Amino acid sequence: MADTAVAEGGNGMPVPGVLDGLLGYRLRRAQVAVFADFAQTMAGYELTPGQFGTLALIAANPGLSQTALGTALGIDRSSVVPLIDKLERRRLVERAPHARDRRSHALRLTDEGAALFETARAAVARHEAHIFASLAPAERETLARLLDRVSGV
Amino acid sequence: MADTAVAEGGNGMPVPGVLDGLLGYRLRRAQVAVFADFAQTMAGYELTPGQFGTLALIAANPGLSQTALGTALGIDRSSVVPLIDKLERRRLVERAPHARDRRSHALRLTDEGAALFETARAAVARHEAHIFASLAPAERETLARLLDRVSGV
DNA sequence: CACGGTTGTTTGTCTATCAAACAACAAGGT
DNA sequence: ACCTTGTTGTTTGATAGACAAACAACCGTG
Repeated sequence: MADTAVAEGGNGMPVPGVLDGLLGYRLRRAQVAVFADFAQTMAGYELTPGQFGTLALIAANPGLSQTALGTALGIDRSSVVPLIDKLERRRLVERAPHARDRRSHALRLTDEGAALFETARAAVARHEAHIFASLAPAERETLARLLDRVSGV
Repeated sequence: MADTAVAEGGNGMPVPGVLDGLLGYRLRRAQVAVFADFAQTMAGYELTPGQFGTLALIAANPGLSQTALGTALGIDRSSVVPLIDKLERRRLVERAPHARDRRSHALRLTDEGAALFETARAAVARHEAHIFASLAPAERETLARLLDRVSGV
């Protein structure tokens, strides 16, 4: 009588239940899968996903402040401090003095940081191609548009 | 010359840069938006998203073990202990003795736990309808299918 | 210049996670 | 029966990431 469909001991893989009917759950599952692969790709460059995002944001907005960075990343500005500390210790980012505001720091990539970001960016491109390989170009476009509408963009 | 496109101080909203070209980034952004709304909905029932997922999993698989639950949730089995502790303290879940294995616990919802899960489940349904309101039924179906293919399901 | 608001920072706290070790128990082989 | 190996739940310690509150230095406005 080991056939009551599912669960009774701890053997047969559990059934997701109500969860699989939720679009939000499937969204999360996909995001977790992509994120795990992304994190592994970044690990090859000694970068966390958050650190890569930080480099990308600074690269696109040289001279931005720590507060602006925190806002863009969706984290508190007090959390930005140890984040930049680590990158600065590795000579990837520098806290340059701001021209007309002696309180804030103008964040910039060092040459070394820009170089690492460039190679990491190329690796991310390969990662994207790999993880979304099962989707045709038109499907990726459809997915992107639907996701943006969910985000309220 | 305050027109070099963007960023130079800390004012004008930073541009996402390389990130917005990444499908994985847009996936993450959508997931964060949905998750935040979901968490807020659950807060009304004194439940975290993880606790709701736990209740859903136990409801669909009564009698499953803590190890099986942890595997299904994607967390270590040592992390399951404090999770169940809290729910058991609130009389929502019980650690029943397993029939033929005195090591493992058979997790079950109490009547109170089943009742709370049912009302929370209804709230989640309303949450889903609200957060995906901008998508037509056919679009939701398309999104779900694309997400599942990304997950490798 | 005085005042309120902002910036980076420090400190403390909280939550969530894993890893390693452990006793109790299960299962199989001999 | 015994021994070995693996599993289950648990405890403990460590780590990472985040927030909140407070602080000195500084900006901008009145």
